[in-house]
Amino acid sequence: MDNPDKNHIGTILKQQRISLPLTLQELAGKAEVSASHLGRIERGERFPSAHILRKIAAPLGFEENELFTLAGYLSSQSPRTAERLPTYGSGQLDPYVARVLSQEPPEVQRAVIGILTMLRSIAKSMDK
Amino acid sequence: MDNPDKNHIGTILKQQRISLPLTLQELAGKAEVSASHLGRIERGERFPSAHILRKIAAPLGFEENELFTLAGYLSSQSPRTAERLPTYGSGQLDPYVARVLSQEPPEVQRAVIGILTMLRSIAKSMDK
DNA sequence: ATTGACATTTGCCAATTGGCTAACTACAAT
DNA sequence: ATTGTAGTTAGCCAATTGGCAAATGTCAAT
Repeated sequence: MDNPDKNHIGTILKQQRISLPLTLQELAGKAEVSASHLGRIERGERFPSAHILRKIAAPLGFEENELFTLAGYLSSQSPRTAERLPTYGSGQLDPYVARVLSQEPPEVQRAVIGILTMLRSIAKSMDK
Repeated sequence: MDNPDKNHIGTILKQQRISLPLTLQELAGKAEVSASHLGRIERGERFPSAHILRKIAAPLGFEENELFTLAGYLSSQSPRTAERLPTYGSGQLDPYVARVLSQEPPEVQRAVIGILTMLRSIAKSMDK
């Protein structure tokens, strides 16, 4: 209702926090940022300043660079690192996605693709 | 008087601007940031947000990374992202999975992770 | 059902950011 | 000297951030 746009950095932060797993309070403790603020960030009611972003990077296991990029504060690739990203087909693989998926066993990775394929065919049939 | 501490990012920004040389107004035009704000930043009365910092990087000939570091938003050297690609954490990303996913738009890639997260939490709750 | 212990969300508010506009400050050229 | 003009600074203010404390939600154990 309040926040139709699910495409904020908070979504990623929350997924990462849950997967660790950490509570908001624990993260708040480690990062030295108030839990209430973190909560609002996760649900997109606030947007973390660079200062806050930096504080939470390590506790969440992100590199500062990576997090700044995900938050849209740094453009996706600084020239130096640009060429290292593999380009399969036409698009690029989101580094965060790669990172999360690679922590899953191969069969889960494949299963994910299976689900994606199913969703595509469902979407296609609804289209008609 | 107001600002005894000369050790702010503004000092660097001003030196760079002068050396180009650019006026505040010209920089304001290129960066799409108000000249008054830029002026205050240069004399340390305001501190640029990540958003503003990003806008002025190119016009001043800085790399975004560099500027964020100078401003103290990024620690001096984040370990290079090179070489981290093949192994995130302990696992590897299946090349086929990478290829399929990378052809999807970023929001779909993210959605996939969202689904994975949900499945994990479902699995966990069934576990108990 | 109730209690207790955590976890999350909300209400409130001080502090900061950043834009707009109106002063001020050079410094030329008449 | 005076006017013009480009550049910088200051006053004001709406919007945003982020902390604290209180309210609310969650859930296991009685």
